[in-house]
Amino acid sequence: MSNASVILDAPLRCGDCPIRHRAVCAYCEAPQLAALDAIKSYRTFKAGDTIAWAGEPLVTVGSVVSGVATLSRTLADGRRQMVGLLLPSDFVGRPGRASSPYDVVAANEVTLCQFRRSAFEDLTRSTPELERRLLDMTLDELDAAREWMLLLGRKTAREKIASLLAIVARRDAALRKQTPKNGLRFTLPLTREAIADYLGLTIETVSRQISALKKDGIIVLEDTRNVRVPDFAVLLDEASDDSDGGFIV
Amino acid sequence: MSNASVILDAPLRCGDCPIRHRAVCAYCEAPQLAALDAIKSYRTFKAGDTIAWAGEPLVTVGSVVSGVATLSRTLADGRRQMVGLLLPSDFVGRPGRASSPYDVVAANEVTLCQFRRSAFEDLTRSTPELERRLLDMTLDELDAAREWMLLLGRKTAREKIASLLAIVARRDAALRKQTPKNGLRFTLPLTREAIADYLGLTIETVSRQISALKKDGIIVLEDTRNVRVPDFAVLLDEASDDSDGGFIV
DNA sequence: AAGTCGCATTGATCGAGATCAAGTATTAGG
DNA sequence: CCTAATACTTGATCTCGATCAATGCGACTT
Repeated sequence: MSNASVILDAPLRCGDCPIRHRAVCAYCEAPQLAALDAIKSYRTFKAGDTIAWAGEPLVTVGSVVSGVATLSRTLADGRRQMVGLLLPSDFVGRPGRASSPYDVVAANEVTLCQFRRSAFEDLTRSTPELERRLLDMTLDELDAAREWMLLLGRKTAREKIASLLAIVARRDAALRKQTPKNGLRFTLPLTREAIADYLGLTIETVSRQISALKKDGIIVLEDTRNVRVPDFAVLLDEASDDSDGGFIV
Repeated sequence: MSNASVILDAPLRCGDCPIRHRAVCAYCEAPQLAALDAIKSYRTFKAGDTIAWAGEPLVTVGSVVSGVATLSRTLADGRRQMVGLLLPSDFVGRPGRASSPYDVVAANEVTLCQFRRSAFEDLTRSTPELERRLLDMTLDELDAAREWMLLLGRKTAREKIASLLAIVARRDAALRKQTPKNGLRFTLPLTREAIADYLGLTIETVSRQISALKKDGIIVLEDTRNVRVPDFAVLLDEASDDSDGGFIV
């Protein structure tokens, strides 16, 4: 729970940045990149560090360069729900809002490309490319949040686990440009507790359902964090993911 | 399930529009309003009409002028989850996307102020006011969706019902500029089935929990759709809504 | 007035997932 | 190497909400 962080010794040039084409700066050209470059700084958080506390003032915004962070809300009695996963290129913080409504916690070691909020807001006002990219990213996040509402409201525990595994598998495959076909293998970036908080379950149920999927041969566990999926289509089937949004009457 | 609709006989001038200051056009001035005026048209849907089918091409976008519409997704076996409620001033359709991932259904009689999607997209590209407003509205929707994720994942049936009633009560009070204090009264714009789909419950559980809140004196039912809340603070308490996002360690 | 349709309530029972409670790795630290 | 801590798994039991099944009730139709 400590809040230690370090400033990177060797900051990246935007041109070399791994998230250059997917982050908030994706639509920017050289002149706008230079403006961003002038106000950016890098910061690294260790696994478990809190990047922002719900309700506390938020002076910086920025992009996740590497690592995974979680967004969550907690009720007064301690019940917790994760409401978002921040992956490389995702944006942290809301322009125009002084505080985060969520706890933002590093699940991994996380590196951010940060800006002072006020400076960033000034820049967006004169940079439509930033605003447009932010709009597109926010619309995508909204779709993801609504997809998750379907999962939370209507899916069974087994379907929830299968859905999460499918999402992580797909993203992982996309990162390394494999096709999500036979013999997929990936590492879960989340503890059982984080998975439970994401899926609206308890850790015991998470553990049991993972064991059940293993027993049924849908997944193979190399260890608790490393998963192999012999047949991705079978996993998708377990998730009841009709991602085409179709609906037969 | 019919898709009947009528074009309004007497279209509004934007200056007289009830949602002028909260809709996508809120940040526009006279010249941009004129441009919108040139491509807009009004259309009315009856209660139960489908405004857009999930997966089908979506040629128009627009604002809800009056009435209430629901956004929902359905799994292959019929399980349904509402993922959003569209109220007056809310925007229907996503610029830059050819089809809606959700079913959009009129809960009430709904009047839309519509634009052909292509014409609207052309206009946004030259009108930063539109884009900025759309971004702010989308960020608000994202916050609402995440609030709902907390409800779906972690709240009890009773808390879910109380939360919904509190939200509807608050919005209703805001519309008529009452303070949400003692003696609040409002009309539910949703059937029990729609409430169930919104909260991730069955209609029976919805009915039972509403009856329980009534028996406990938290609400008074004038009829199935009209609710009176003697003490709003008590209702909020039942909802476990610590809307300040605080969290005590 | 009787019948019917859609919507809502209420009761009885069941079951998925929560809760309570051990027990088992794996890793870190002395 | 032993101890402690953390993360995970597994088992027994309970409970909340789902499911199955009637019943109520107002609005239309005939």
